[in-house]
Amino acid sequence: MRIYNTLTAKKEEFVPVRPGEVSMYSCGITAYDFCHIGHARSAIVFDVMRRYIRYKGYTITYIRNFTDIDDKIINRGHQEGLAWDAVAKKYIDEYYRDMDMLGVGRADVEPRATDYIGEMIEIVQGLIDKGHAYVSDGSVYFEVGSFRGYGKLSKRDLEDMMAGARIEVNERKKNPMDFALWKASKEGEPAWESPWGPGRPGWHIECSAMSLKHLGETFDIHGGGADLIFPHHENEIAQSEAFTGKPFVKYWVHNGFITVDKEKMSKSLGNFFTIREILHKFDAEAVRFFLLSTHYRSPIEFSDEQLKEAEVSIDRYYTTVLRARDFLALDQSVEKKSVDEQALSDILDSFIVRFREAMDDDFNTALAIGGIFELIRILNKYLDGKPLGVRSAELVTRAEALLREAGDVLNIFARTPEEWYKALMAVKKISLTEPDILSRIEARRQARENKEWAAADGIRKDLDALGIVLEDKKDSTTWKVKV
RNA sequence: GGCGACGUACCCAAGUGGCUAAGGGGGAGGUCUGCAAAACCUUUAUGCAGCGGUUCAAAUCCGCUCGUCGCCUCCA
Repeated sequence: MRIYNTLTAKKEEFVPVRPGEVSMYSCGITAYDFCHIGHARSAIVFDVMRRYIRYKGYTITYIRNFTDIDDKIINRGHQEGLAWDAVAKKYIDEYYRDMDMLGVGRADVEPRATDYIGEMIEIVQGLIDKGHAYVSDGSVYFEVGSFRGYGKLSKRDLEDMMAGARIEVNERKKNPMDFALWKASKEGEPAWESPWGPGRPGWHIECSAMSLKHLGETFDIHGGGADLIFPHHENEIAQSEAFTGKPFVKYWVHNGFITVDKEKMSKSLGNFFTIREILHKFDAEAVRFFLLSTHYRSPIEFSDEQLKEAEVSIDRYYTTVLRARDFLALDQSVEKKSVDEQALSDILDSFIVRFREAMDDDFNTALAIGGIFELIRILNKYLDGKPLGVRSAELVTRAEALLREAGDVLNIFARTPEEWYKALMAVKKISLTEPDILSRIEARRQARENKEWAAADGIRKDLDALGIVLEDKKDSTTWKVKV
């Protein structure tokens, strides 16, 4: 397995610190608002990495934190008239609601910053003792110049950064690039006791403290959105390595941004869409599929058209599953070979190998999905040949199992076609109920029996206008939601 | 200003030295069907922003140009 490492700017062979065991940490959210689709991308990307690593046979410990104390949370509390901890609790609950919908699993440990104040104080004190941090006015700052590797992740050097004019002046700091490990609290702000007086932790220190506690001094994978590379992850490296004297992380992975009109989706630009509002228009599986249909490091342009295409793709998948299921329900006592048997048999033999090759190559989900649809096409072609018999049932069963295996890793395609259509009816707000549809199908059946084609076609047209398409089969008519 | 990424068909998107440049969507034509839908077939990039170079061989490596975007400030 090869992983692109931001630290070395190369794809590297993945070798965990401890053989067979993987430790992974990804930066979660600051709980002060509803999550947007960018948060979803990050969460889904790391969810898939975790699933695939597990699928490969490693045991994995996955940590994803919540930042539950921070300026933004405090401010939000003032706006909403809530205590800071009530704000954090509220948005953590909302986070879970969104992530559950998107099929993002819980991490093995989901630590909250405020549960680790003691550990953070210990590290901050250690950094002071080692001469990497200093106290100033009740706050503690990390002295960036004392850590020789500063800038190695984001590929910049201190000199250049200091030349930049966009750094705020703060008399408490020795150097404008120094960052807060511990912030003295102002009157009325949440505060914890510390050797330097009442205060609260800086943002970066929590990840160092929580990963150290749960994963040890050096662990395998640390990830987050690309916007965390600087300063957040750069600062984490400085703190952690200055404190332990050991390498902090082996592989740094960062997901790309979501763009809107080619511009990065961000809070400050206001061009973001919350997960919630998207799920109002599209099924969660379509959202997940959309986010996995592009490689995780590439930017991905968000639009309704893209989501719609994802929906169409998923529909194609479930339509094929339904077709395979209908086929397997047939009486297979007569043997009839499909002309395309060899093609199907061949792709079944190579499918999982190619799926794993794609995923092994820096989690190339886009390529993996391409392989899935290649199999879908060949399976459909095979079924077009109207085969019959034990041998063909075996092939189709195997195809289904392979598709399910790949889908499980990505956590897509896990539903039945019926569940999919039901979900589509809900999200497309189709006013008809299933009995309505079935009674119209029955009316049409009678019309067709009497060769009243105009009446029959009228019923089909009406249903189509309401978002339902009919499919006439040998001796029945089925319906599905139009995508 | 410093650092970096990207530019593949009508759209989305894999591919980073060597078989006919994956896959999806859309368009056109066809098979099937009472008509449809679905599915399948053919077709839609002798070419991968442009120009040079390296090589027996380049979308893939190097250089330049143009364009787009990101980080350098909270940000997934």
